[in-house]
Amino acid sequence: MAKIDDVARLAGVSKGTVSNVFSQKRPTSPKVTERVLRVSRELNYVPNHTARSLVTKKTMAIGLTIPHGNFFFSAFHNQFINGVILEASTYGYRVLLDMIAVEEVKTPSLASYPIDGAIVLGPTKEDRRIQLLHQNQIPFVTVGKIMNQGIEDVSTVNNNNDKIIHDICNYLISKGHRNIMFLNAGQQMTVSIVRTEAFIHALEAHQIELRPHMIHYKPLIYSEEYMRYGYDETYNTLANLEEKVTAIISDDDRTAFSAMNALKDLGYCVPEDISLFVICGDLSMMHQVTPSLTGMDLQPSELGVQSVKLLMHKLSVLEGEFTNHWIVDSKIVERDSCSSV
Amino acid sequence: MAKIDDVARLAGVSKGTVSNVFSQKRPTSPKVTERVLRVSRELNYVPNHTARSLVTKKTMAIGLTIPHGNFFFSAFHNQFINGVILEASTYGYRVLLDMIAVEEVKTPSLASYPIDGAIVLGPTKEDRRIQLLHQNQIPFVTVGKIMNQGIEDVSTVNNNNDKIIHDICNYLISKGHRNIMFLNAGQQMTVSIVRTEAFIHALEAHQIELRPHMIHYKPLIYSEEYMRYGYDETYNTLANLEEKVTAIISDDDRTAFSAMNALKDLGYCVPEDISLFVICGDLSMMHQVTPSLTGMDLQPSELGVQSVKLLMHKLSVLEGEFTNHWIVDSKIVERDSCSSV
DNA sequence: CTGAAAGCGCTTACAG
DNA sequence: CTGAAAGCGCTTACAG
Repeated sequence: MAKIDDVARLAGVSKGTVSNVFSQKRPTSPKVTERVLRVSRELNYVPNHTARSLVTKKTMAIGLTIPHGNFFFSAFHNQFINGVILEASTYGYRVLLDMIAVEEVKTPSLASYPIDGAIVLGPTKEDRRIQLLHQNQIPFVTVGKIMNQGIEDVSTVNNNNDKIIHDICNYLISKGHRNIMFLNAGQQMTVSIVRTEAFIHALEAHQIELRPHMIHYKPLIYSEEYMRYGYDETYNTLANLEEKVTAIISDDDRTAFSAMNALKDLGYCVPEDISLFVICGDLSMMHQVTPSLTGMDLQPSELGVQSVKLLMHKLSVLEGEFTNHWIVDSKIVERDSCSSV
Repeated sequence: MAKIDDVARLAGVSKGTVSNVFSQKRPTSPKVTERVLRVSRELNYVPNHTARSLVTKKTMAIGLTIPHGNFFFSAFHNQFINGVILEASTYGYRVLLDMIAVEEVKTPSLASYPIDGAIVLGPTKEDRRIQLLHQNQIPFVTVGKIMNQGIEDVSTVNNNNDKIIHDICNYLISKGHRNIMFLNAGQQMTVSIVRTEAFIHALEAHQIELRPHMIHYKPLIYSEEYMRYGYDETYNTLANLEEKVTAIISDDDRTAFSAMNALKDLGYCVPEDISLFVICGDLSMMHQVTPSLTGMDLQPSELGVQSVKLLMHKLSVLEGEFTNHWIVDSKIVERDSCSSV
């Protein structure tokens, strides 16, 4: 590979000038620019990214840290990542996919992360990734609330999960449902904790007693059990319960499908016998299935975009005012899976 | 951030020695090792990845190039990426998500890609990404066959798409189907071209005439139209056709759902009136829906793993023999969506 | 097993 | 607008 010296020599200019032609940080005369560019093309020269990084102290990459061991992309993640990549490329940034274990203590990494900042997906209570990032002084934003981290003023982008659960519960309760089963996300995730609290409050507000069968949590690790979560929890609790559950709130579309399968085996029809509400799923796919599924539009792509924007502010790539906590709007999308009792 | 000089000075050793205790490329005495490690911990020192890269000429990252503009992860991609990340981390490699436009000519990138090698997903005919990679002398492997590139001896990992289509056709034809509609992937993708050829051969082998309504291609760009592909093609062709299509082969699960929705609107039941076969979908989800969907197990995660292994061979991080063309096995998973006519 | 020194390929004050 | 030189923070022959 040709290097800057080769180009400089052949174009009869200094390295600094070649550098300027490519970085455009200082003006270069048209003649020189043209000559440098021509020589570069002949030599197939492109500035070495690593050498540049070493002096600018910027890698032009952001890390997307995904929970290790629980790595499974849902439609939500897809769209989120889509937003992240598109927005990041706007600023010339690339995206490094990173799995850092949420809990287990491994040997410290043998070198620094070659990233300028990070986006943390699905934070958990006492999330180790956040400690690591903080300790290595890497600017980051979390997608979701953080808890028990002992770190001040963490930047977050999030949906209003409290409001989301209230909206869903009010929606279902207004349809006459009082025995609602909630298939929540993983217990250690902060989003689950927020949702559970909101769920309990919503029930209280309508004088509905909270019962043990009402709240369930997704297994932590991606596994056979994880895939069967919706089926198993639905089948086991409905089959062994005296009273009749009339509505299910499902964390995602996969869980919903899985739950529907259990309902079928139990002889229940959706929405005639039981209503089903999906919090975070692929709206397009939910529209296509029968019955089409009522759910929440969380705007995952927008979450991705805003995460990048906020991170860019922290990296001073983006100038101007910004808020450390950005909320992305959400709204109910009514389809055919919820009915009145 | 502490640098190697700080550690060297405080530990009373040379920079080279500090370097050795971290890289472990040359032995260091226990006492020195311990002292260096202790000082490093005190100073919170970690070797600078970029500086190391500059001299070793390795970024320890591989690029995963995803078609730009058509970026939409399916379950297949999810599992593929999962395999890639897991396997790459085995060798200390990270994964950089990269979108390079397949066709449009953009201004050349302002710096080299900070990757040691690349994996190209979903190659198209005359794929620009492959030209770019080749031109920049970045080792790469494609997942899928390449065509019209004028490049010798490209490494590929792939399913045997020819065999897959033959297996599917034989399966359906053995059940008495003779009017089969094929909802293929995007027309410019090499996989689609291979599939179409195999489809035509399979029909010929059974003296079935190929008709215009039989083969359809997914829109190139992720769009509203893209999401409606399965519905629109199914609805429009079945509604306007005299003869009766009795089986549909669908590229992926999303398309299948979408097609089923059209079938419902047309008053057809699966599999009573029409059979449905999914080539590449989320087997677990396909198992959960009603009717459960018959399809192919393409082992996407294994494709990811093998792509990385092959790339590692090309980068000489993996020693020993290897073949430039690796085929991952596939097999039919029978469920409830195909019946005999 | 350890050290001194050169060098990886750029960018960036500084000077003109 | 351009150049000469120092320096980014490591690794790696070379020498001992």
